[in-house]
Amino acid sequence: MKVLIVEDEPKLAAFVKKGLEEQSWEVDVAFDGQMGSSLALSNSYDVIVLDVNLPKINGFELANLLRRENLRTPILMLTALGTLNDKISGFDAGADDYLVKPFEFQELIIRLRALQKRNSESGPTSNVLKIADLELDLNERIARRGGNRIELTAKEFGLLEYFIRNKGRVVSRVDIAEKVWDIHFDTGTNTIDVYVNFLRKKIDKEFEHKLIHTVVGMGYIMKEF
Amino acid sequence: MKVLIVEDEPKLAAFVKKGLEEQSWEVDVAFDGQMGSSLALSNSYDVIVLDVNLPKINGFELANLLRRENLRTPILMLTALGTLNDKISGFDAGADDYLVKPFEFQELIIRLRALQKRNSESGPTSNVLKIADLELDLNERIARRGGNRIELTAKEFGLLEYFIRNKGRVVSRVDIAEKVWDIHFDTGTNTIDVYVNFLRKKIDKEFEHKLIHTVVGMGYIMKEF
DNA sequence: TTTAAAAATAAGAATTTTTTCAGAAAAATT
DNA sequence: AATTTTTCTGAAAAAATTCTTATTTTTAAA
Repeated sequence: MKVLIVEDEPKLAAFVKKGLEEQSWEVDVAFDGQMGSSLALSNSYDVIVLDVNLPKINGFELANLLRRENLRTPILMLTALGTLNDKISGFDAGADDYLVKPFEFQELIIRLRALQKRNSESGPTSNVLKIADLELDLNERIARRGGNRIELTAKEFGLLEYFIRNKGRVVSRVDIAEKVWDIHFDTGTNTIDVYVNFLRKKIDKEFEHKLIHTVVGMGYIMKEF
Repeated sequence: MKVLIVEDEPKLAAFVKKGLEEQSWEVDVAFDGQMGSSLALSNSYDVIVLDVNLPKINGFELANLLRRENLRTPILMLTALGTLNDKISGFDAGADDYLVKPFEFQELIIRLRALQKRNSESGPTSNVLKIADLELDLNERIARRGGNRIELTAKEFGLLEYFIRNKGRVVSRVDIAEKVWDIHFDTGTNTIDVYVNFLRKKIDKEFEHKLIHTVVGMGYIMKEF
């Protein structure tokens, strides 16, 4: 579990850092918004703790900025004010939770755990895409199903990634051609079908619950049942 | 936005219900865990508000039960106690947020909005056409009626989509031929009639209230009664 | 009530779509 | 440069859908 704390008050920062490290979490501290922003964007944290009152860029602005940069990491805002307006601004800015200072350390931990847990369940922060018992590890570039490691070629991987990211939705062959092969015209060949077949052999064949389903006349869909 | 409140104290339940309805949210109230569980599992709510102290099944148990049933709807726990232990149990049981009684109504709204927003971000946005208890899911490319999943071929799907989009209006065979088949002349066959028949077998046959009605000499109309 | 037109249904032929296979071409690795 | 791996192609087999035709049933008007 990796946490970024953006907090200008050194004492508080140090206190929180120490406390979290005792939980054996990895902790980075940024002392202003600038530093916070660059750390947040260049590392992959599980959670970001963000003080509202910061020099230069304030917490709301920073949260906003990070969301505009498409960062999905959950953000917990620390606010000394605790008025409803602040809470609303916080959520609007893209925060996922907030905590009013002064707070009990235990409560911080609980809320961080909750954020992290919620995010890891179906989060784009995580580098593992999931559907049912199938995992696609974007770091290792490997698939796993039911404990088996499944190696995929580049094209197979790309196709599976596209399927999982669009699970529950029928994707047409044209969609696939454009998004996976980057081909924007009809080749007249059945390459896609052949690759679907390759994938099925690897991830579905020996399992009871198939994940890739054909929808005749429309395309394919990845779904649990 | 559809909310389920599980709360045994009638005054509080009524107060919250009224407040949320003023935000034009749909609100159901369950007065005990049993009722809460059956409502939660048979409807699809955006958020569930769950009191910890309930008769029969308590809030923690209920949250646990719902998660074991694979329900992913975000849960906000209401606790009168406010001790850290309760909060921890709440999160462990599968709650996504909690609020200590007594609370400001505005704060409840903020937290519910945040939960709902977060939930709707992940996964493809639902894309569903409806008439009466019939749903046509444009993502999954499947129809549902009264809990049954109904698979359709491409042509059947296209025809049903056209019917639903034009519900309450008589559509002629010429309209259908042009819009669904893209045929602009008379083929002399009764293909459309045959397909209407296919559709009826799948979506109307076993249900009391028929949705596809023949208007002799004119065409067909899809309507509730 | 009869009758002609309109619509619904059943069966199966025709067509389209999808899967699978074997192998060629291209790319990457040794 | 040779070998292995990956990507792609075309063709045949299998599966599913689409469409036609013929027949039965229903509707509405005479």
